[in-house]
Amino acid sequence: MFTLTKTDGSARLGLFSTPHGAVETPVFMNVATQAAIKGGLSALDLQAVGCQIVLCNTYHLHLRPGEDTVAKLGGLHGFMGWDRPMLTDSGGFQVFSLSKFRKITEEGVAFASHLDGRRIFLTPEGAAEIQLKLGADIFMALDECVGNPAPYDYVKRSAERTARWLERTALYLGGTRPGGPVCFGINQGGVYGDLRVDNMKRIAELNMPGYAVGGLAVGEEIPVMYHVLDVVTEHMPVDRPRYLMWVGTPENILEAVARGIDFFDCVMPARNARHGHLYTWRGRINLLNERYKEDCRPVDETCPCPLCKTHSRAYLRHLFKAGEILALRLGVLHNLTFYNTLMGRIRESLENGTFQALRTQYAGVLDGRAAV
RNA sequence: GGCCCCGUAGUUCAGUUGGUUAGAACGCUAGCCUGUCACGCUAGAGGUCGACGGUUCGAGCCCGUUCGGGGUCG
Repeated sequence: MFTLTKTDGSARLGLFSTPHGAVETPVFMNVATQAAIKGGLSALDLQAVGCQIVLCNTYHLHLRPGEDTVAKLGGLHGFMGWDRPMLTDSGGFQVFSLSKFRKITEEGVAFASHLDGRRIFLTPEGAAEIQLKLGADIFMALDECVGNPAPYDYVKRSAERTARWLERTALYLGGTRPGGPVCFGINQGGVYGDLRVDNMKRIAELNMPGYAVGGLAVGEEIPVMYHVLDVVTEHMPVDRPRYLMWVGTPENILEAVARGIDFFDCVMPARNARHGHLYTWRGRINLLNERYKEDCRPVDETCPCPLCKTHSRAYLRHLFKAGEILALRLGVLHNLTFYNTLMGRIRESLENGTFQALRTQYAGVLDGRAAV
């Protein structure tokens, strides 16, 4: 299922097979929360931006249109017209971030829909069942994501409960069927190294097909996040893919790859694009800035996306200022192309043994502001 | 020509019985965004309140003159 083809220090080059084809890792999963890429991209556009795998959100799709409807319409693949790999997250985070009312018990979590207040009770078994109906290739176990900072005692109890939830999920699934969808477990433990390690050791025994590191990029300082990764990856099974949830910036990704992470997802490239921030190989630019008003250059000279091939910074800025929806679409096409290209360059460098050089070359560059 | 209304930030407007550094929205200029986001978040710049004169301790608010816009009656 997961084949490690090469390593460079802790960094890994691999191939992960799913029912809808293989994914070359390290990989960035393009986020389609409600079975659509925000900014006006359809599944047809995803191939153009170099997307290998799409991520959809269980919480949102459970509330609307509902997993039974999606299942009738061919699962998420048939529904949204995407025939390549697909991951769904369990929606645990949304339960905690979106719902006004929620109550966590050992059994599961009760919460009120942010759409209409409808009361819903989600259990680990139920979350798995919903995702199986949605038809994902990879789905995530229900977990509790605790924002940072959080007290040690609470994080400890929460992480232990999340581990018990994963044990129930594994029991419910009763083992993995060859060629079928797989479930990843999620490591929690906040910023506390000992909790992370205890939790990782415990869930590693469940022999899940993959493991995610959750509960990072939720308020802690970036060096703290890197430290947690250093500590926890030591105890992650070498032969299973590792997924760092919700991360991150281009430099976060380079640093996490260096620490042995294989899967990423983040709303940042699309959200930044919608807000006028575009990535270039020299750093970010804010197209809304007046300095770009008459800038006839492409956003990035080397970028193969439709925006850079055809239009100027000045034109895109105009589209943003004028409130044209095309601005969002072109911006998102660019930023996702940038992210997927970045992952391709990372894989290429791992293949060639030049990853550390790539990492050094872009340290302090990609997350910063471009000089022009 | 008589009478009436209006003239406050780039724009549309609010400014209570005249009382501390004249407000809002949008726009503008910047910053932010790590599974609630195009229709978000934060901050900033911007006004000699049409002009001149007067009353008053104090005027965007009251009075006079004047300029500009509009209405109405001759």
